[in-house]
Amino acid sequence: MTDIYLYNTLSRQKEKFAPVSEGRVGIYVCGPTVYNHSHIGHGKSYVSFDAIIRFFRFVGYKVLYVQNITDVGHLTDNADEGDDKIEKEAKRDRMNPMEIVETFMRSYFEDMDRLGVIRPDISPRATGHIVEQIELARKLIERGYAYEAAGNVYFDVSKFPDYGKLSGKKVEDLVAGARIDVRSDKRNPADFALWKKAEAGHIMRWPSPWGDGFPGWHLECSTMSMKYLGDSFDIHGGGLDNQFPHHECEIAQSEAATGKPFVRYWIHNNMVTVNGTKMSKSLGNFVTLKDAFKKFDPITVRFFILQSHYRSPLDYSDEAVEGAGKGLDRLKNVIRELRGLAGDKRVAVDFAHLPDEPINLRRYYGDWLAAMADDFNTPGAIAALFEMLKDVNSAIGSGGVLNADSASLIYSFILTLAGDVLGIVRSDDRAESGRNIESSLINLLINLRLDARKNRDFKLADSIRSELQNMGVVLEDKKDGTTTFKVVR
RNA sequence: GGCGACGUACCCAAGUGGUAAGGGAGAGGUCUGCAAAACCUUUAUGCGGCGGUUCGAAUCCGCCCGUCGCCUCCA
Repeated sequence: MTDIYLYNTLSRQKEKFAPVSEGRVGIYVCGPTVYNHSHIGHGKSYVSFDAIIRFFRFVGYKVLYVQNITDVGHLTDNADEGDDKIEKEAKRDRMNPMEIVETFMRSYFEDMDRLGVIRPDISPRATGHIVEQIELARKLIERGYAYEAAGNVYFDVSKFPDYGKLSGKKVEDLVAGARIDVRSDKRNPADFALWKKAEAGHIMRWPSPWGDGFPGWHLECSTMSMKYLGDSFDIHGGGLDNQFPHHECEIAQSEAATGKPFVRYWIHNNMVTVNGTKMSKSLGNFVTLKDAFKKFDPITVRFFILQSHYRSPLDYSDEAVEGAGKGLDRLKNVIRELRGLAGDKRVAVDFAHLPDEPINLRRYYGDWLAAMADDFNTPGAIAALFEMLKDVNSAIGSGGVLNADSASLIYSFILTLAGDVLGIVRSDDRAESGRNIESSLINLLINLRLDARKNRDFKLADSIRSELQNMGVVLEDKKDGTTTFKVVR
């Protein structure tokens, strides 16, 4: 199997991937808190992990992908005070918190589907795992890592010397910071909540050994990841902003409870800025995916995201996405040409035995694979595909070099690497070549225009062309005298 | 204040010691009735600045400048 190297936040260097269990990958990625529509930052995160997971599957791993839905327990201000975000929305809209959760969870999946993100194998919800979370908190108290105080349960950071190993932070530095709640019933200011007592009026609450309450902010991910992937698993991913405190706390809770290493590889994707500044509601530059989809094809947004590396920050701007879209059009054009030459026939591609004639697929695949296997370098992989496009276009342009079999192989090659793995083209897109009535009508107009051109009635011919263009149908006259069309947005 | 990341052409963006991928935009050309698409040529002696290590640095080290993130929920 291809060796994969990935950057492990824990060691701050690239490491060769070695799974816990031969041939299998267990991966957990922190999912969204569903109290609002997803934004472009969620898009980057989940598209990046989607490409990573598709690549693992492509090289032959059996992947189990778990991504939670946080539907409880986030507070607006800090660890111990403030409102639950979901409840805040619910109160404002006079809805049950679960209605808010349901609404935005559906919205999230809808956006992800449009981005071509393959759904996780398991999407566990925090509210569905309250019993397990209470159990984990209880176990931590038993083992001396946590304590109860007035209906709250806190993790005692001083009992876990490794606290800080992921983020590089020292407890002393944290304590030295100004933002500590002196009146708290914590033993140490750096301790974090495993379970919070529900005050009167708090809607989302569950009975526990410590009275009515709700789970702390980090507990769900430890609980659910270990439940479905085991006490020690391969990869845990998430946004860079979650590195501290969230992931740090997960490690502490999990390793204290089991006595085993929690996660082998931590992967963190970088953040999105908009026109150079951080997205925030107060700045008014918050771009939701639904906003972006009004301007751009979702797959173009996906392509834009994958054109930069997951560990690089991504600056979102209309200009940049437009530029990406034009590049993507080139790829789509080639696929359309090949589909025609191949008679729409997709064949199985043997990546171990690729030809170097008439197109050097072996070389381009080598470049593509090397890029992807080197910490999932999607920009490099895309560059390899674009270098190939030049070759393919030259071959098509020179006429007759590509026979149907070659075209079919190249067509299938591109659909696999660009479609199945990167997801930047739709592998099953038949919209333009179908036998539907629109196609028939367009072909009728094309024939009328060909007649007009034969009669040198260019005024009529150009009129047909421009009218069709206004409807989003672009005509292309071929050297052999035929005319093809493509549908653009 | 503490911790960390980044700064590559007009824009986006790969590249972690061997002499600057790829995409967009621009310029010239081929093809075309004209377009569109495509192809060819072209656009960074230089990778924020200044030093240093080295035969050799965008790549390593130091300092400075700038941007961003985390240290409070956040992908």
